[in-house]
Amino acid sequence: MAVSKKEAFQADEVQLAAWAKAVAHPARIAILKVLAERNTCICGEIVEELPLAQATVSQHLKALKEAGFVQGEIEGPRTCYCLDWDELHRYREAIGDLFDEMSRAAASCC
Amino acid sequence: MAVSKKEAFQADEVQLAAWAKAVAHPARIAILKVLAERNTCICGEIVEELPLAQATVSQHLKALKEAGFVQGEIEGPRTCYCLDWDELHRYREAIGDLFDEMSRAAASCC
DNA sequence: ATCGTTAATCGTAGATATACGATAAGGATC
DNA sequence: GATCCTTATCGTATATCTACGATTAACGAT
Repeated sequence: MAVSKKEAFQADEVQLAAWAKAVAHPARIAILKVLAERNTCICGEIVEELPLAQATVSQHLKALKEAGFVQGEIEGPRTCYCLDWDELHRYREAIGDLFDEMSRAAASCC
Repeated sequence: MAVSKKEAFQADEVQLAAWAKAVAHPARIAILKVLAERNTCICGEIVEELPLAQATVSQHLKALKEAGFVQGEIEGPRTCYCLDWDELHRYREAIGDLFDEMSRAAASCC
């Protein structure tokens, strides 16, 4: 069936991979930074900061929302985007756990 | 030209995105764990641990090598794979820096 | 030299990702 | 209601990713 065997892996590995994928593009990292800096998290302002078209930024925002890193609330004609720090911290923790697990095993190879 | 505007972003963002992309698949996370656990880092053993064909595992290993997380040394007929802890630590540090930078800005949004 | 083992690469198919212009949808303003 | 502003979505083109079987390359052993 060619693509996607994710169901064959552990749930926490799939989750960590999904989070990692969300930050696996410089534009999305840049968006996270902008959202952290600004207290007015309006989409249009993000578009201004990035060298991308509005449609593309909207797509990246959708990806970040699906990963859980960002929440968007409609606010009149615009949409206010916020970081979801809970999810971000869960991601950070998961990364930390992975590194800890790997360090603990820590075979001296070759 | 449709795709890839990475040159328009900061170098550190591109680097972090590349690292994140390397762990943005559960198979590659699983491979990293196997490499950490085993002191005999033979490709064949990784294939046995994963629900994937040999060719696919080899492809994932290549991706991890390109990200710098893994080194492979030919050892007779087989290839010995090792984690590159220096690179892994650089990645961890970069993730930490991103979170720190974001926390420092920490606007209370909405 | 031949054979067997191991791993990389090729070729391929289908799925996703990336980027954009164009369009639609929603609310604000007149 | 007509209009403007903002953002989501559609349609589309290209690129990359994922997976596998088949083949090749490299080495050891016979």
